[in-house]
This record gives sequence, C-alpha cells and structure tokens, in this order.
Amino acid sequence: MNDKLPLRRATVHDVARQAGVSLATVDRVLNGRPGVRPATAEKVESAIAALDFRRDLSASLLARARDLRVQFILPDGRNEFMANLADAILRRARTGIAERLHLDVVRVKAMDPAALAARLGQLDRKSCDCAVIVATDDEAVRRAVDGLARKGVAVMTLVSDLPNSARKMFIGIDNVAAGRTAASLMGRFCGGGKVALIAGSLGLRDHQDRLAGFREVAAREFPQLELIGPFEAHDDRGETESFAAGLLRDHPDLKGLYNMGAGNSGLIAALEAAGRAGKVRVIAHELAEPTHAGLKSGAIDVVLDQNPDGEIRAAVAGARALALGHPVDPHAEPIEIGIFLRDNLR
Amino acid sequence: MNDKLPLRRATVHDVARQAGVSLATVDRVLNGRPGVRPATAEKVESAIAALDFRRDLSASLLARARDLRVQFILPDGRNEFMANLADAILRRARTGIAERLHLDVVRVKAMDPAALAARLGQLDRKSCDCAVIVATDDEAVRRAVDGLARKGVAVMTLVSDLPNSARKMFIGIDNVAAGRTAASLMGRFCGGGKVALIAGSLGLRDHQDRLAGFREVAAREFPQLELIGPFEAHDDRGETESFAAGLLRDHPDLKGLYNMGAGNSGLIAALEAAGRAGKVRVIAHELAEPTHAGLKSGAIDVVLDQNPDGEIRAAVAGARALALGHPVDPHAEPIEIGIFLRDNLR
DNA sequence: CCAGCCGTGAGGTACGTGCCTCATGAGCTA
DNA sequence: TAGCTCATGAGGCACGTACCTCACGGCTGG
Repeated sequence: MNDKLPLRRATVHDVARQAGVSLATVDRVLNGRPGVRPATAEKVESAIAALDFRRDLSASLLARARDLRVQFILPDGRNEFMANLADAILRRARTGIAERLHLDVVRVKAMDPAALAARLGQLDRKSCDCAVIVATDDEAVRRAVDGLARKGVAVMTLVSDLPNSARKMFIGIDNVAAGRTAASLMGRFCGGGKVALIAGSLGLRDHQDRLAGFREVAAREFPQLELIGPFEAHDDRGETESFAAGLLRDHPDLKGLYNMGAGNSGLIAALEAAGRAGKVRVIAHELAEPTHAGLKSGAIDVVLDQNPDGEIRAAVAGARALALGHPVDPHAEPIEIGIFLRDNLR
Repeated sequence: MNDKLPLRRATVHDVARQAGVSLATVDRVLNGRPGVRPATAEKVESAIAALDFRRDLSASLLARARDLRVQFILPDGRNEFMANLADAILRRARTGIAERLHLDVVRVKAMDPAALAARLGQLDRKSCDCAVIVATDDEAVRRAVDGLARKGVAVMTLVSDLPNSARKMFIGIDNVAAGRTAASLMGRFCGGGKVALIAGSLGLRDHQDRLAGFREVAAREFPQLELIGPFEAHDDRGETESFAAGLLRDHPDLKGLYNMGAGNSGLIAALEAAGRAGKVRVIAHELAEPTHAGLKSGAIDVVLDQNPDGEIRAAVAGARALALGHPVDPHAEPIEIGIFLRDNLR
C-alpha cells in the first residue's frame, strides 16, 4: 500500500502540495509564464529540488499535442557525405514520427552564405522549434542566426561550427584530432618519404583544422616525412582527379596522400590510371560510396569518418533538450571519429 | 481548417473508423488480446497499413502508467570494461527516468554460469520487462533464458552472444572484424617478425572470434608475420603481467603483441619493466583507464573499443522495441568498432 | 473610495492510449 | 429452444502535463 509511494516519481501535484501553492502556480513556474512573485517561485523551485521532480516527457509531449519540429539545412551539390547526412535524417524521421518528432531537410546552394542566410530568414517559431545548419563562416549567416534566436528558434550547427553567434550547440567531430590521427597512421605506414596534402578549400574551418592537426603530429613524431602541399581541389571530383594525376606524374616517389576534402572518386581514378593504386598510402575522409569502394579495392588505406547517424542522433537529442528548455552545453556531444580499414567496413 | 487534417497523425480512432470496427476491437488487435476473429483482425491490420498508423509512444507510455523496467546483469570482478559498462547504464538511467525508463544493474560472479542462471531465475514479468545479460555460453544459462522468455520476459545479450537460445537480440561488435582489423594494422606497423597473441580465455566466444579474424587476415595478407600463441591469461592483471614478462624475456626479437582480453595494466607493467614499452607494437581491446594511459604513454599503439554508451543506447532502444511488441531483428544494431590511437583519444 | 491590476487558487478540458466493465447479438450444442 | 460461448460494441476512467477561464482578495493610485 504505502510501499508504492517511495517508488513513485514526483508529479506536479506533489510539487504543488510540497510548496503549499496551487497546481496553476506550479505550472506557471514550470513553463515560464508570468504572474508569479519571485518569493513564490522560489518556494516552487525548492519543492522541485526537494522532490527531485522531473517533468514527464511522455505526458508533456502528449499534452502539447504538437510535434517537435526540427528543420535541417544542408548544402546541395554532389557531395556524397551531405547526401548520406540527408538520408540519415530521413531514416530518423521515420522512427521519430512515433515520438512526436517532425524532421525536415532542405538543401541550399553550397558555399553560398547569402542563400543560407535567406533560408534562415524564412523560418519562424510557428513552423520550427530548432534549426540545424551546416554553417558557412560568414557575417550574413551569423546575423541570420542571431535574428532567429531572437524570434525564439534555437539554432544548432552541424559538422561545421559558427562560433561567436547565437547558435546554442555544435555537433561534429574534433577535426584537429582527425588530422593528428591521419598523420599518426600515415607516419607509421610510410616510415618516411613524400606525402601530399589535398584540401577542399582552406577557407573551410574543418579542413583548416585537419591540416593543423596533421602538421602538428608530422612535425613532432615523423620528421622524416616530407610534406607536399596543401593544395586545394574544391571538393570536386574532376578537379581532384586532374590534380592528383599531375601529382603522381611529378612525384614518382610519392609515398602517401592525405585528402582532407571530398572528390575521392576522382582521386581513385587518378591512382588507378597511373597504376599506383595500392602502392601509395591513401587516407581520406567520410565513408561514402567512393571511399567504401576504395577501401575494398585497396586504393584507399584508411577512411576517417563522422558517422551521419550518430550526428543526427546527437542533433535530435540536443534539439529536444533545447525545445524543452533544458540547459545545454554547446559542445556536450563529442562525436567519435570513426576509423575504417578494409577490415572493419560496416 | 481542413488543412490540418492531412498533417495529423492517424490515431486509434481513425483506425477504428477506417476499419469499420469499434475502438475496443482495434485495441484488442494492437495489444494482442484475444477475442478477435481473424477476418476482423485483418480488416484492422489493413486500416493500420492504409493510414500508416503508428502507436503514439508518449501516450502509450503514459497510459500504462508504468516504467519500462530493464534489468542488466553483468559479471563482477576488476574488469574495467564491465565497470565502464555499469557506469554507462547508471548515466543512462538518470536521463531515462524522464522517459519512464527504469534501468537497474546487478553483478554476478564472472565466468560462473550457475550464478548467472540463478539470477535469471529470480526475475519475473512483474519486476522486469527485459533482461540484458553478458552471456556465458552454457547450457544452464540457455535454459534459464528460455524459461524467462516463457514467463514473458524478453532477454537480450550484450557484448557476448548466446545463439540457439530464446534471446531476442544481441548487441555488440563484430569480433571477427575486430580481429581482422587488428591484424591489418599490426601487419602494416610491423612489416614482419614475431607477433604474440594473448586471449582471456578461448572458452569465450568473443575472444575466439577475434582470434579467428586475426589469423585470417594475417595468413592472407601478412604471411611474413610469425604468430606466437594464442595464450590464455584469464583477463587477469597479475597473470597477464607475469606471462608477458616471460614472453618478452624469451623473445628479444618480439615485434608485436595483440591482447584480445583484459588485464592490460599488467601488460603495460611488463613492457615497462623490460624496457620495451614503445618498442613492441601493441594492440589491445577496450578503452578504459589502463589502455587510455597506455596510449598516452606510447606503450600501446592501438585500442579497439566497443563504446559502452553506444551499446547501452542500442540496448535500451531494443528493450523498448521489444516491450512495445515491435518486430526486432536480432542483429539490427551493429555497434561500430572504435579504433583509438593516441591522437584521437576522447 | 473605487477602479484597476496583480498574484493566486479552483477547476476544467484535452492529448492518445491502455485497460476495464457491461451489454448485445450471433452461432453453437444438447 | 434454453443455455452457452464468443466476437464485438459502447463507454468510461486513468496516466501527467499543458493551457484555459473565472473568481477572489490585496494592493495601489488618483
């Protein structure tokens, strides 16, 4: 009989009783509605603390009778990683529907800050609780993010961050660590010799970070490596292919190649055309169709990956926390760097 | 006005109307209660399909007014990985309380099938919706699992599976792939030479699998490696230390060492005592305190890891699916093999 | 002194599902 | 044909929270 009481979770009713106020007042405090004297609010807060009350998520979502709406904004283009990210979102959306979670994806022109800012401007509180963007580091985007925050829409950055803005959270890997890891593996695989570095664009924060990490470890632990580059191939298949072809021609003794950006299918094509696939140690990023094939064939040795499903999971968890008004650490969800060889392909 | 209708999710009421039956009948079908003619059930099923109805999780949990109770049973002892797993469960339990999720952990004597079976026998429907166990491959355990299933308690295996039992699901990494990965890295790091293999026990399925994977790739891709062992050190720190010490003494030319089991602090101690830390390539399993330290100091080169938080997340998701009667693929949640070097330590 | 505002209490409905009881009618058996 | 079982309908309460209206008393300013 009374043995069930200690097992029961505290409810708003318990809080009201404990605080000596009415249910309505507890409700006002809990949901930040006006009309409560600070002293009264204080009583409620301490009752909440004393009872260890936590709002019941199920009931809460049910009572609002409204989905949590999360709007993802990704760059468009032929970038396989972004396509995988979009797929992961759609997958999550299917199971999310049972948890009152409505996920939506739009693509905007890649590397076009104005397009991203404009799309952000169209969002509002009614249609969207949280926007998740792959940020371009730009003033217009920063202003759009801050504007949205003022309108009450939480903004989260994904993959690429936007510091000094009103974004509530960043989800992504530590790209400096990824660069360090690449250097560490490359150093042990090659021993010494020439290693070429290719980036998408040095204007992208994540590529910059990878480069910095690689250089740091290469200099400290593998001084016998001779670094060539970095070069920019703009995440483009064709450009990467022709560039890599030239590199292989000019350096018959090339031992290793680290591609920090996309365009890996071009890279593989160049290696195969030169008959050097499997002879040059290659480290690339993002496990997508081309890199998967490259690992299998032996043209690529290692792929460093940020798991799209994991990132989406973290983003959704963050969005939910933000929407429910929980306090959130901007970098609370460290995404693990996936390392793939031919032998642990998923 | 009517623009909201297409946006609304279907409810049981909609299903009832569409199927031309009452709410009660829909409820009977949904919850597998008796008293529905097959033909009628069929009508309900097709209405569900037509409307794409999914039971609202929030409402469902709320209505049961009852937590989902998940009982974890882990081996006891000084195994750091199991301790980390227990910590991960407690962490998850704290946030789970808001989602009507009650997680509990008990430890039973390690490598003692009878103890595990006995503990399983104490569970029942009332106190537990789902049991999650690190299985020992044994007949008594298998019988206990099957008995529990008959009592209506779902059983899930974690880390180490129990095939040919009534367990509904297995959560863990692909240990054969882990072994292959270890061999692939070891081969590239060493080039050739003597590599020693240490397991906890060859009676453990996961260690067996790792061994098989390692041998497969070593034989195929790195025939110049000379494999020594496998030896059994029973996941014990002291035993591993003395054994490794002997190994290092007997083989001054030892190039690599793959420890498939626990006891890594002993391994590191032996390496340091012999002055060979950093000179022998070492690959170990599970990122815990000793292996973390080993990576940092350079005594260990690579740690293959199964992320405890990820495994618990998958286990909880699976438990929820099982409890709600969703169909579940026994191996639906592939856990990624984490690969850690000094450079991407979390 | 009264109008007006503010803080608060009281009580209700709704969200979608789970689970219960009771009634009804159809089909079966003896 | 009485009595039975079984499939189904009808309806209601509960879960814990969100959000609404209305009322009441105290306080303030003019």
